[in-house]
Amino acid sequence: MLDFAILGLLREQPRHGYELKRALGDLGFWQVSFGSLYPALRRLEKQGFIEAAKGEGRRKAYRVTEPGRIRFGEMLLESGDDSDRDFQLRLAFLGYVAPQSRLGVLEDRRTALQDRLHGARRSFRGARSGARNPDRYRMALMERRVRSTEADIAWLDELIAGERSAAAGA
Amino acid sequence: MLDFAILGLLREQPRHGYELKRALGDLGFWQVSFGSLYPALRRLEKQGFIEAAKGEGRRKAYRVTEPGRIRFGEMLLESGDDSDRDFQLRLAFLGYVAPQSRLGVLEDRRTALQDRLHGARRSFRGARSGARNPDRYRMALMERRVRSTEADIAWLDELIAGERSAAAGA
DNA sequence: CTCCGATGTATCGAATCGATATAACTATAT
DNA sequence: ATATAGTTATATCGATTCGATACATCGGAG
Repeated sequence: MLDFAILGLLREQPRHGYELKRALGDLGFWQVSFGSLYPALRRLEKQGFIEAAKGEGRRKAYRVTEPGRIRFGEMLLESGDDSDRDFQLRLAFLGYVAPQSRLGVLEDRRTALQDRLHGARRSFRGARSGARNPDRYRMALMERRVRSTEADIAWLDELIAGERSAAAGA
Repeated sequence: MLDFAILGLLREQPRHGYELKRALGDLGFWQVSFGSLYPALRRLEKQGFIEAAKGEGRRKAYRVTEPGRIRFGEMLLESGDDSDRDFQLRLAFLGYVAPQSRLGVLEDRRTALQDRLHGARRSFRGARSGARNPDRYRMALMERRVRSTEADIAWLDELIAGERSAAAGA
């Protein structure tokens, strides 16, 4: 997934390593480490998906190659798992997905969140009434999970609504 | 942190590997893999913090040793970073923290979340009005971050209020 | 009776993390 | 002028964690 993120960010503009780390961190949900980033850059370079040109000073400016662009396009369409980070990353690059496919991505995510919500509610209720008596803090964790999933679905529904009206308006 | 989680769960009752994975997953925020769990068990056993007794069938029932209990107590007090997962894990075992120290843990977390909220709001507003024009999806991600942090603080505040009244009532 | 999913332990390679090293540049304070 | 400290920048190391996979047993459904 880091490879995907790097290709996506470099697609927008050439960047050097340090700048990539900042850009990725600025997305808000992944503080990637240098120990991941630099090996990933070398990996991608060896595969021919990116290439380095020396920038000013010590900087190494990387840019995507044509095979890299193609690879990015493929990864964009691969069925995503339901990891939060993966979805957010995919969303960050949803602008590169064909407009008619975007709604599907969002709706798949909604289904996954709905499932999660059911599971969270079930364990919350089960803990409340069951034979086991979890302490206050475990209960709070379960409640947090229910609430944050609900909030996430609400946020996603707004995004879906916006997507629908964008599709209708276009 | 996995070591901490294992010691905490084994403190409650002896469990075998598969059961530990389930119990950890049931906490709701960490689906640990066997590739992490079994090496961790061997690590802890070698350090003398846990010991295995053969349970029924193939099962290996692990239980905490006295050094393990002490180690767990130490880890409980170590200053936590601001990782979400670390906090939730700490919260799951907050019942083992001395009652007069619990409020401090929660308030430290609140400070960290408040900082995060400021950062999230700053980048949200900056992106809205700045020279850069991020696409709809990036904006949505930033808004999500703001909202979920707000919701998390609200949830935490309820927990803190409950903690205060518990302290007063006792 | 057989197939299938859950239980259970285990390992492998790869990805990622967190800490650290190094060094130059920049601003601030003394 | 010159320490001091923080940011920029690339890089590597060991340890942790992940995801996939292997293998075997057990219980229930068809």
